[in-house]
Amino acid sequence: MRRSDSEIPDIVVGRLPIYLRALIRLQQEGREITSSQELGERLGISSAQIRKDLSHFGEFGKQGTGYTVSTLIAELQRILHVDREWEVALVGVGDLGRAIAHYGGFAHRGFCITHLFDNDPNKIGEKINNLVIQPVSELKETIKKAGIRIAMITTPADSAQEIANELVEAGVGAILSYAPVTLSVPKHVRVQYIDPVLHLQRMSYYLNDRD
Amino acid sequence: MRRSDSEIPDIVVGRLPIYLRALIRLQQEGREITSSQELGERLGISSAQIRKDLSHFGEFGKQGTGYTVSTLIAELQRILHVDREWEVALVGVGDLGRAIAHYGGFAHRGFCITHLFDNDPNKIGEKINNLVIQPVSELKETIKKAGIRIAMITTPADSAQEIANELVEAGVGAILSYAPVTLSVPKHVRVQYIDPVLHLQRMSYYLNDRD
DNA sequence: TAGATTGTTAATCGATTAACAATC
DNA sequence: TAGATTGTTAATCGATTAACAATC
Repeated sequence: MRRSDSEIPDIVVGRLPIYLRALIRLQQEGREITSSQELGERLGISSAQIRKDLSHFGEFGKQGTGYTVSTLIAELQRILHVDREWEVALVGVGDLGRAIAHYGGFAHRGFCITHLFDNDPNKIGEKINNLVIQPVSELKETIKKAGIRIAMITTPADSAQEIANELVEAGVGAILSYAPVTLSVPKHVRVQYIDPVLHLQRMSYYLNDRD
Repeated sequence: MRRSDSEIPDIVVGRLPIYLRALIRLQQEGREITSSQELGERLGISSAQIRKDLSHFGEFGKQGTGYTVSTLIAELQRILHVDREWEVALVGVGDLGRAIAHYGGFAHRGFCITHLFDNDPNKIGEKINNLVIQPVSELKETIKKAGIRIAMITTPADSAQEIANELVEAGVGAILSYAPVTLSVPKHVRVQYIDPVLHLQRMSYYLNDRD
């Protein structure tokens, strides 16, 4: 198959991080070789799908053997652009924002929160993990200057669109929003959402009443 | 169309909460009537898809007019089983678990965190939002007795599978996991995952290097 | 060599969309 | 009535899977 000739389905891209996560886990367990079948069993995905997905980007395996774990990890990191560390801005330092700022699991997976913003005067200047909370009024200028491309929104729903606008103007190209509203952004900007209630509601559909 | 004759595609079920969220927002804006077209524009989904999705469950609209917002909200809440309040157990009271326990946005959307578990002796007995943190050793018994069906896992990756096993034995049928590992559970149990890094990696794929 | 597993093709399956009769 | 929008069918589109030649 041809190297990433533009049209990789987004649904395929969305599975690569899952493969990467599983491979890193395999590596931690000391495994050096794996196969599409093993990976598939762990993830509940067919081996054919894994091979097909990977084939969009190149040939990474060896017939009769499988994949070298470390090689495939490196390839996926390169493809996903996480063979480097991205600086991430976080906007909205409430309970959730604070928890995320404290969370240590981002750095070794390609992302590092380097800037915090909020518009509560009581929070401005406060330090979390060595980062000073800046006022939202400084957001655009700061992000532009620092060349930041990725941001997380952890503000209440009402301010989310407004913040998104600022971020886009500042040159951000990827937004991860925890605010429970669909954001409207230019099509060159990627947005992903996290709303735990959506997941809960999707599951409660399958729970029949009992009590 | 026939009433929920068992085989509704899960991908359709997954969109209903998104519709519900948008409708509630419309209602807050004072709107009483809407159409599949308007809803679709707000969500970036085709109007045909919205009508098709809804048609799996019944006929809720009126030709020439559209949908009564309050009616459609009530119907979706009924379909998703969030026309009631589910008790939810939260396991793992670290930074993230704490933030979630404090978060007030669950209750009015059908879910209420009523139990907290952790196995750090220093945390046992501590109170968050009037809830006492219980030891994991009491988990199975407590959840069984309370008849709890939904749980959230906010433990580190290493303990997640173990906790999931306990939850399943206790009768839980829906698990929302923040731990970055694929859990293995019996097929009658639903699992949903939240791993922000997966979303970030999926987006960084589309960011070309610049600096 | 015999056994295993890849990468890829073609077939299948399922989901989305376009179009329109029905009707408010 | 004229205009609008539903619910549904059939057509299109895209994603998944089965199967296998290639080959390690």
